[in-house]
Amino acid sequence: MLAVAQKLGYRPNASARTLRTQRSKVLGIVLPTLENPVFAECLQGMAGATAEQGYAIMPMTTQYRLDTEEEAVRQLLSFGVDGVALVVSDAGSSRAITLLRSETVPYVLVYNRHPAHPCVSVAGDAAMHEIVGRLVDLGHRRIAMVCGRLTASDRALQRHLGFCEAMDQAGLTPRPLIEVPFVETATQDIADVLRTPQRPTALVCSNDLLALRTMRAAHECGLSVPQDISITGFDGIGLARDLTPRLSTIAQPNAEMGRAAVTWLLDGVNSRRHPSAADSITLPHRVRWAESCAAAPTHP
Amino acid sequence: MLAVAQKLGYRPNASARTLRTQRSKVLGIVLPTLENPVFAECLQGMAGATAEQGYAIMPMTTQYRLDTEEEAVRQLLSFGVDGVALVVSDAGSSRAITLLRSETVPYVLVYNRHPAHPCVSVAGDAAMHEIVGRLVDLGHRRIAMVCGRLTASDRALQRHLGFCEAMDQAGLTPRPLIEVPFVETATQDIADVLRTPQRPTALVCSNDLLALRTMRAAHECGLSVPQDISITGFDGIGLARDLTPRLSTIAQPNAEMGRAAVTWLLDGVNSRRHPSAADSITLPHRVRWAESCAAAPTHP
DNA sequence: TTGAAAGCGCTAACAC
DNA sequence: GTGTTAGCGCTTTCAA
Repeated sequence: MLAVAQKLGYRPNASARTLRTQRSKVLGIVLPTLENPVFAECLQGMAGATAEQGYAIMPMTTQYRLDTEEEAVRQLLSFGVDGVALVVSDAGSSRAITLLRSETVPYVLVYNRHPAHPCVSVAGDAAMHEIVGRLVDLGHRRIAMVCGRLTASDRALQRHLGFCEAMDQAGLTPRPLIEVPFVETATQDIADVLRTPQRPTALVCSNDLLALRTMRAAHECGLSVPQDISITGFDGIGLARDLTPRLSTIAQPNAEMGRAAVTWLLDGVNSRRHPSAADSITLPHRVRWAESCAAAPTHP
Repeated sequence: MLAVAQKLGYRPNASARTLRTQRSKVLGIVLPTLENPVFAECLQGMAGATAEQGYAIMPMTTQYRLDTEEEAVRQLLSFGVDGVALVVSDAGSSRAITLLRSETVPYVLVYNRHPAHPCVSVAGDAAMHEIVGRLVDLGHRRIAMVCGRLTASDRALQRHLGFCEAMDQAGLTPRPLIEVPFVETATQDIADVLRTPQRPTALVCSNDLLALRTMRAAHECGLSVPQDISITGFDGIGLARDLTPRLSTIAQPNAEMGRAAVTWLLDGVNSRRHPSAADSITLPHRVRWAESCAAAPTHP
């Protein structure tokens, strides 16, 4: 009989099953953008892990816009997803999360870190300490940080905080933050700083894409990386390894983070015990030290 | 009454509606991987276009594996998607497509080009002619192509064909193809060629990721780009613009291609007239000429 | 204009 | 075991 069904090409109807069981076997995913490989890699990990368990994913992108975050969650809810994994701009104030909680749909945050929510993340501040420490060991004293708009992301904020702490601990004064519009290709703001007489000898960037652009800016100012200036990134996107010079960065296990998030979520769905803040997961990061950093120039 | 429903937080149940209307408002997407930004950018375009129309997407990745392509389609079918946009390895022999046709689910291929299927793509062969032509104009004679495994993708094959034709037309003999394992970080095969006495003065790569790795290989051989060797890519991933040196490449409108594919698909779903091969769309590409290319060295 | 009823295809419960 | 049935929440049709 089973064989007959097979032969006739019978395929159970998912919506009927969903209607009956109240389980859609779909997870909603909310991400800022797929244009940053860090999120694409993460989504790839999620796709792999869910497929293994017969689940599908439904991704929505927000362009870092708060209203879009909420709208995305609303949409996912209306599609009846069994759970949601999200990367939000600011976990503390996210209306998207509020919505999720009010509907008692299980959710997990990824990359965000917040004591009140279940999160899968890395210790961004500790990572910053490590990378700044290395630069200091190499003789760098004038170190500045390059950031996207801080208000756009609690991750950037946390990384900046870690940077300031680390500088403080090393007895150094952090240079003024170089804030770059997130989406644009402009290198002007960075170049301006690099043309000052007491320019930094090292630039710590809040993500790899920004680091790439910073390397570009250095080049346009006639500076060589790493001879004249050291540059570091954050995220560990795959591409960074193939760059010339190879980018020093904090490598996060992006695909793993995605896997961990959906696995946790699925456990929650199956056991009917929603992921809780107390069980938040911190995955190990790795300082991937590479060619974009060297000892501070002796005659700056 | 509507207001009351609103106030009570009423949210129509998607699976009940789907069951009744036989319309899920979900499109399936099949992609090789999200690790290559070209597909991530495309998916981003798809996400945007579908969201605007109240549709959701369900992506599956195949890692370029044929059996996974078929399995992905099978899964999507069982989830009851209204249509499928796919990037397959080889449109001519894809069992995934056969499956789709047998179920009469509307589908559109993206990046693939094949006379028997509805496709959204760019003219890869013509693009190759243009880029080779430019190199020849700059005095390059010894030009070789770097490719992923040809068998893995009809796109690579087509690009290679275009390369050979263009070389032929210029009265030049194509150098032996440099075939690189697609996923690995190895630069050895490329470096080997670059260390031969009559090394190529230009390397044409079948995609941007490979071009990045090729730049790396050149660097490791002590060659400067573009002074000693010119390098071109294909795809136009966003990152290429921020590289140093900026990568010359064939820029495809990746997000646009995604948008066009799902828009076409949705038109098909709504009008009940499936996208047909005869209406295939060729989007314009652009040769993005940049710093990674220069005149052939006079004393090679 | 408003209301009632049938049925989409499945699963779970219960009867045989 | 094997068969029957109710009902998940919606849309559509037909009746009042």
